[in-house]
Amino acid sequence: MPTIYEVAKRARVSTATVSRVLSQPDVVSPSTRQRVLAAIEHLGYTPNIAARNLRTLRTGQLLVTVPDIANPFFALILKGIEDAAQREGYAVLLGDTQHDEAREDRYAAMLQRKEADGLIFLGHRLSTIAAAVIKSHAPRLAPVVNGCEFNPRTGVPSVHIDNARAASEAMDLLFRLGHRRVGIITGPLVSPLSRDRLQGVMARARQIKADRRVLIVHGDFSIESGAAEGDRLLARRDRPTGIFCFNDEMAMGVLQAARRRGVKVPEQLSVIGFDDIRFASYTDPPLTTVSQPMRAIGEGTVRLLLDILNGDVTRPESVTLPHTLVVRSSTAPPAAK
Amino acid sequence: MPTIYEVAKRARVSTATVSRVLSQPDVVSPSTRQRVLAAIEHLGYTPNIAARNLRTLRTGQLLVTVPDIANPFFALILKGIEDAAQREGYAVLLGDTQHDEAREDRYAAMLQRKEADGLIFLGHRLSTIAAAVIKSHAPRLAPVVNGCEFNPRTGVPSVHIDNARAASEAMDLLFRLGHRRVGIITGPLVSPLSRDRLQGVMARARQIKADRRVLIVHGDFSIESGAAEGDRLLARRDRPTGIFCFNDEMAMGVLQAARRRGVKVPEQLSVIGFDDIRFASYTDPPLTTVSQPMRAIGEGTVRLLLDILNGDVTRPESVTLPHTLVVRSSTAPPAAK
DNA sequence: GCCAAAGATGTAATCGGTTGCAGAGCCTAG
DNA sequence: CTAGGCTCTGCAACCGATTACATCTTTGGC
Repeated sequence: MPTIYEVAKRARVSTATVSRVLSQPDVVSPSTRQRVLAAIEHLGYTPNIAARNLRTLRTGQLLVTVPDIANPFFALILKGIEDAAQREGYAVLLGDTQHDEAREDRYAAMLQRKEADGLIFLGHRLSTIAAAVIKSHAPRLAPVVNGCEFNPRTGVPSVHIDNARAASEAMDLLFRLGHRRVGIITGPLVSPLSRDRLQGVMARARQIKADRRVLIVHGDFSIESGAAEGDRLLARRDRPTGIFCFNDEMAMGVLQAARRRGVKVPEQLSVIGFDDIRFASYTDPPLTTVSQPMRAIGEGTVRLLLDILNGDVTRPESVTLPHTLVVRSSTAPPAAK
Repeated sequence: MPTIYEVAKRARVSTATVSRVLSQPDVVSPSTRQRVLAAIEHLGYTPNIAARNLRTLRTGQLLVTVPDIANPFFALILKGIEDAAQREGYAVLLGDTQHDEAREDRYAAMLQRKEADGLIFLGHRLSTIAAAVIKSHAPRLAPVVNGCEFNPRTGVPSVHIDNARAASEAMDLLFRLGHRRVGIITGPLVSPLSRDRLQGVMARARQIKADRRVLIVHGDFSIESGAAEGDRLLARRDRPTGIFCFNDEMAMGVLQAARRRGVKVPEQLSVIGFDDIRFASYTDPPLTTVSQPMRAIGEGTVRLLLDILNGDVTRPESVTLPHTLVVRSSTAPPAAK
């Protein structure tokens, strides 16, 4: 592969000039610039990234850690991230943390070692090492942003929706349809996202003094946990007439549990999910759910991160994107008594 | 961040020795080694990757391009890749090509520029630039491997299942159940994978002289195309009693089409998918499908790639992994006439 | 016509490792 | 006692860019 020296030689200039043609073309006279460009073209020269990285302390890479790529929700956010990053000239280093703290740390250490220019982490946990990186940057803002889970305490910039409001809108739909006994299947409460949603749920329930009739159980966002918790809710004597799940996969589990028990959806049971993953519109019946702008969230995290890298943002900033309640066929008024 | 010079100074040795302690500890005497390690420990030294890359021409990164990360099938393979890569000390550079040739090329160019040590590409298309890289390595083997799509013509090492046999087993199930009018929804025939499966289908059909009764239509692996093509098949006078789709998502589309037409699955229509994505067991009814070892395919591509990088493999090698036909509830004997 | 400022280019240090080669010290065999 | 070989370590070149600073050339104002 040709180096900058060969280009310089061929264009009869110094390497400095070649470098400038590439990074700040306007300071080089048009005629020299032409000569250099011709040489570059002729030799098929492309700068050696490792050399540039060494010198500039930049890598052109963004590190993205995801709890589980196989989760369609994260996959779509990741897609948004990849798309935006590539558009901005950055490459994406992917880390699937498998919800494992050691892995989160291992990846965060890459940021620490400057193997990437910034870190986008999805999921609620800020790894120890990432926290250390942030601390070491203080009072300047570290190039670390979060997707989906806004946690004011950590002071990490984040892109997300208004989870409390979205959840309260979902409850609103159930209440308006006439449901009073409503089951909630949350995610793990360690995540601020679940807590926000739960808070939205309870706030709305209190408004109509139905908060005592809300049955709360906890899942882990998996189809299986949705099926298990759904089944337990349906086994109760005071079986709820509506169940709101904090993600679509658990809602799919509930649909399965209902099917097994012969409970008809939506006639005997309304089900609402969250996220609006692609499969949500292909369940039987198609799922009513809160639609999150996954791609936009991904793109937003990239933009936010780049703004931080450029010094355009200096205080932890939190971006809230709009959600929508998508009403399909898994919700209906409760059966008459 | 401490450099190797500071470590050397503190341990009172040269940088060469420090470097050796890290890369070939056994050539350094135990006492010096101890001193150096202590210094490293004390300073919290970690080698600067960019500097190492520049000198060694290695990056410790594997480039992985995927047609669409949001596709659960690819997501799982990617997960296997990420897992294996991380275990072997490599980082994963992710490229979502969105089925777009320009993007495939853009990523392959990163390999060309040595920004990654190797390329794993999923999907059937070998980008122009990747082909150029392979050519430039000839007669030595280029560090490029494919997942899923084996194409003997390109001479690219690959990890995949026996698609023809898997498809013929799916057909076998339908035939044994008594189906004779069978619909096939293939993927795009540009992909060897689809062609192999189709060949397996036809081979098995010919065995019982039913090949004239096999209805072949072409989808694009999306749920929507499955729904559309499924609907067209179901609209025929000689409606098939079984439909075999070349992936699970199209099968989900067929299930939806059947539901809309009031065709009961499996009583009036048997449906078989392919891949066994996680959602396949949560459809209504749960889908009979060909299970591919996605994670193992991902891990296999990494192992194969690393073997090539280590020079352990010198000829294009193709690894075939085992599949299984998973029989769930979407298949049954055809209704009596 | 002269001088200062602006513009264009070159020089060379630098980023932080890796590694071929050579030298020093010690052991062993003849 | 010495030569040859082995083990351990250091020297210094090198990977390929970027960039502060110096130098040289124009340009323009008066």
